[in-house]
Amino acid sequence: MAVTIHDVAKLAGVNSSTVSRVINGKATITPDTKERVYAAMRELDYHPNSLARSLASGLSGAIGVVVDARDAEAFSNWFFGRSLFAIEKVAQARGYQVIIANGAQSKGGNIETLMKEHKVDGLILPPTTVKPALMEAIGDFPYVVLGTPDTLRGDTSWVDNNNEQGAEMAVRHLQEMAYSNIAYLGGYQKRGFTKRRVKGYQRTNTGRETILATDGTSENAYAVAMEALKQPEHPDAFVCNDNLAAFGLLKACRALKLDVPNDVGIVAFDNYPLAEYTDPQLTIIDIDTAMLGEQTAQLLFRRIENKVGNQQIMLSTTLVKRASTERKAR
Amino acid sequence: MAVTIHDVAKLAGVNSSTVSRVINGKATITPDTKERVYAAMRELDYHPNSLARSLASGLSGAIGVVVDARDAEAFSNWFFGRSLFAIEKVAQARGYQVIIANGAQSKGGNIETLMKEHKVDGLILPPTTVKPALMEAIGDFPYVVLGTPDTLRGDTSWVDNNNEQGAEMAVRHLQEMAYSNIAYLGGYQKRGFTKRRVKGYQRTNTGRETILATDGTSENAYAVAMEALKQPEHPDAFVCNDNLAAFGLLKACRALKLDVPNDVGIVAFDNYPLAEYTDPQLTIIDIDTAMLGEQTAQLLFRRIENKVGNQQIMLSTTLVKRASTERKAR
DNA sequence: GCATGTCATGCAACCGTTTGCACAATCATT
DNA sequence: AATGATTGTGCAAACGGTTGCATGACATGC
Repeated sequence: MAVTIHDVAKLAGVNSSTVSRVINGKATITPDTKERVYAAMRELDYHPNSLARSLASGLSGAIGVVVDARDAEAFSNWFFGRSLFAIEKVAQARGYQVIIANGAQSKGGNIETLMKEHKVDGLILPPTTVKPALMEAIGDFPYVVLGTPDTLRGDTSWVDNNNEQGAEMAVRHLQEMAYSNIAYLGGYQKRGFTKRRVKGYQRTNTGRETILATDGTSENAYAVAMEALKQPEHPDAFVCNDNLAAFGLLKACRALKLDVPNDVGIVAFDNYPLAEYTDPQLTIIDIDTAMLGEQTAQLLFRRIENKVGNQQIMLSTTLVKRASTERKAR
Repeated sequence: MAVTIHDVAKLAGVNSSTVSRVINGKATITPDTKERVYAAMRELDYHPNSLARSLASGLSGAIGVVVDARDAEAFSNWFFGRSLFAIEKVAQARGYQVIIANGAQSKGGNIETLMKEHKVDGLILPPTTVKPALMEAIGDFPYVVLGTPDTLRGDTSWVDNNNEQGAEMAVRHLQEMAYSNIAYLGGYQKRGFTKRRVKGYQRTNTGRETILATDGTSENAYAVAMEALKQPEHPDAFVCNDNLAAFGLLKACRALKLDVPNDVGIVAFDNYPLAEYTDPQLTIIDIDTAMLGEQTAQLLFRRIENKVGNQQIMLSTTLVKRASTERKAR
């Protein structure tokens, strides 16, 4: 049916192994022969069967990106999307396919299937999946965690943005803008990245310490912020765990007729596409998700190809100053 | 190295073909034999090599989801994410892998590679990739377009939400709420789905027809809306092409001290997670992206497996009434 | 001018399954 | 009891490549 390497070989008057070598370019071939082979491939519109190739070479030519999607939102999460885009780009450049898999499946069997059935040559995992059982099953199979695993171990590869440093930068910026009573708003406090951000906040904050946890929704952030802002000596600035918390906070300020940035300063993590459309625009601790994805993929390929040891990469965040902290002289 | 089907066969005292048949369950096997084979598989922790399986069966066990991502945003696009999640779910249930690919590559060569090198058994394509050249290359290879191809042809499979009906519903709702001067705001007018929405608007609208195109950004929507609202007989209601346009419009209303919903009514397409956090909350023409993805995947598998002919599926949108059209009696 | 080395290519085994065909054993029919 | 149908399993040939080893041609060194 389909045209095989043998058909090409016959037409070019060479052996199929020669054709294979021409395709893979990992052997010295006479320019003349090479030309004849290429001509034959062109004439027959030959496309190597990647399945056969994989079987023979033992490499699937794909990497798996696991998403811990308990609900549909996780996939729509822009953090994931941006990273995925960058990962795909790196993979594409190497001729690799990207397989996405929902890791929230029954007992992580899905992830193991991916590696044990040779469907992928490497895995990109979310921190939440990094548990002893999986780690044991994974052995020395190449993988990189996108984020910091809660159980920190040296023999793990991960790439993450520096959440502590980000929170520190947020607090310092607010201090520079002469805010003195800085609170931290939002975040399920159990999540590792939230903990690290809070840690950075605590270390840098010099005024009263106020940590306002929420259930992660904007509505809850609104309710929590309302209560906090009604207190007599309420915070005059907030570091928000994400944009949703900031939206809730903005709404609360509007409701209480508090001016942002003059009465209340706001810095939020994550640069949502909408962060610059709020009123006022939000000052942001920007996470370079594209870079995060790129670095993750590149580390994974290094692990797959060169067999380098485990590495940990920490990326800095950047401060994007916008109106929500641009205090007028008072 | 790895344990193969032959190892299992030897341990179970049968031929490897018997093991294969047990695995695939497509032959009658003595319960006793079956049990011995399962025991051997368990003992050896056997996992079939999907690569070999694919080669022998001629099926890759994967479907490709192509995204037309000119920039990083497309991947973070909420619409895409939700659909992808649903697609993955359906594929997962069938033991299929989902490969994502950026279709905006040089001359669509990427898509062709996916099918010609047997990397996938079927494709889900965005409408923008549906062009004669690709269609010719694709031949009778199974595929489904997620959206309506601009070049409508009967011999194409696609799944889309009914944009015309959605726009009609939006206009009718505004009419019921006693708005009389309804405009359409937003959207690159060249995109197919925008055209269809505008058509629905035009067909249903009984008052003056006002179509305000934008470049798709919230900022531009703000500028365009500002200008429109400053006119003496400005529209008292808008159907927005997406949430971003609505955000720009909301900002314009705030700037001009126009009350939403009393002075201006707003209905927007697409239920962004943030649509219910705006002030006031947005009335929405909701697109069931999860259903869209599910139907698309299911149609694709029907095409792959049963060889049914091309089909077109149109899903209805739903109206989610919120505050932005909830006019007080005046 | 002969031993040695390098280069280009062929040969054939192998990657780990699936599957058509063959055949022996068992069962049903008359 | 003989015959035919059915059932369970083995054998071996694919599936379409890759790759270690062998070989012949030619260049190099002394």
